[in-house]
Amino acid sequence: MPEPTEVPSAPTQERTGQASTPKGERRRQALVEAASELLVESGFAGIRHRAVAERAGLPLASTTYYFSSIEELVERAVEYHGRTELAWGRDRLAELAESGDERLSRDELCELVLDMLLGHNSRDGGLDVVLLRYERLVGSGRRPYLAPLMREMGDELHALLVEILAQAGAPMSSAGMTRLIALIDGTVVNALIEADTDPRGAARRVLRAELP
Amino acid sequence: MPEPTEVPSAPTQERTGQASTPKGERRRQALVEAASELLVESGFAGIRHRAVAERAGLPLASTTYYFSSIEELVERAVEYHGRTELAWGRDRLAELAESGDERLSRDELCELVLDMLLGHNSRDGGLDVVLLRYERLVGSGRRPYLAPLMREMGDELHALLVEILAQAGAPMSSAGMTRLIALIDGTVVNALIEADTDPRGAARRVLRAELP
DNA sequence: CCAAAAGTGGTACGCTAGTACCAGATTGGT
DNA sequence: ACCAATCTGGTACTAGCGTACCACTTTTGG
Repeated sequence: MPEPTEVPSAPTQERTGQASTPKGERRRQALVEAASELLVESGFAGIRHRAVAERAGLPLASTTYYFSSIEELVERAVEYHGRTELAWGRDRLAELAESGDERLSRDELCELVLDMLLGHNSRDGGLDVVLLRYERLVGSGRRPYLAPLMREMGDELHALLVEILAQAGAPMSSAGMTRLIALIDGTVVNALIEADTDPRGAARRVLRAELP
Repeated sequence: MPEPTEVPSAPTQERTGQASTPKGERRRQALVEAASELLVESGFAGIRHRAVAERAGLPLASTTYYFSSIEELVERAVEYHGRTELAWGRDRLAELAESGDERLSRDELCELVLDMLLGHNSRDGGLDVVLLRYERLVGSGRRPYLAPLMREMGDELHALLVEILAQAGAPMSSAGMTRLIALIDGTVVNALIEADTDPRGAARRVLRAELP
């Protein structure tokens, strides 16, 4: 504790909730997006003050100005990325509902489910994308402050998948979905451990055997 | 490259394979065991030169003397820990075979399988032990040099589980075991993400539903 | 219009990491 | 017994981290 009395006007402590100025808000958002990119590219370890600031084209101090700690920045990045992915999934569902009678083929449905669980950029991105995704999942266990967020987004993903399967004419119970998600996740984790170069392929085989 | 010519007698480069003296070998082993403990307690991040040296009661420089890099130390620690666990599992199998006719109850069998997959210190240790175990699994994906080792030990674990189930009178095919392992792993990972306080309990429910 | 609040950015501090260095002690083969 | 190989351990170097500091400029509300 340096000087417990001072702190004249510095908002460094509590009030880092949000910015108060349009430009400030834009900067704050730029930092969140930069952090989110780094999260996808290099995992939690990639979110560092200097890296985020550089990526956003802002000075180092802006990161401590808008976020009281690195944890807060991480949390915002995870939330931003998760909600972006969920929005992508909802778009796919909407497309599905819109196109009406023409059903998805079984293969197309499989790929869609894999997109939702492994990340839709895993179609060509290959290993790294999936690895980082699961690092992120397990890493959340070390960051209890992320738990409510992860739970909420996990539930949304679950519900979205149930809806998609129903829409595609292959309905599945909630319990069945929990089980399917666990099976796919476990398959991917085991593929990653063994340095399998195609975890999505492994997941695909399991998924195909599981869908009716 | 500092001085490409010198290096009079320093074995710092290649020859860190093993020590040549009994005392040296003992020290080297002490370092591996210390690193292994740290791995279990704090994950890969816990294996650091200073921490390992302190745990082993040896000077800092001993870690760089016996291991050419931190990676080599990590690899030895993972191997030591993995083989210790496999040995524990084989002991259980031997006990099972020895006790002959008196079969394991279904519940006992379940717990044994959970011991093998989540670590037998997860019976009471609770969250951390399991979390660290799965951090370690996913973390191996980032360390390609561990891949052969992880694959080998994974295969041994797989085979051991098949043997145990056969011995316990609930035989399972190899493919079935692959699937069961994935299912349990996925269940645990999802429990960890949601900050479930009892991942072993979640795994137990799934396992019970899966065993005949 | 003008104080006060908000935002800006260059810089520095304290810490910990991996690793290098090297003079001295110990040890093993001949 | 001796000399070279091996081992020992204190110390120091560089790099990167999170964070603090503070003079300055811009924006905002009354």
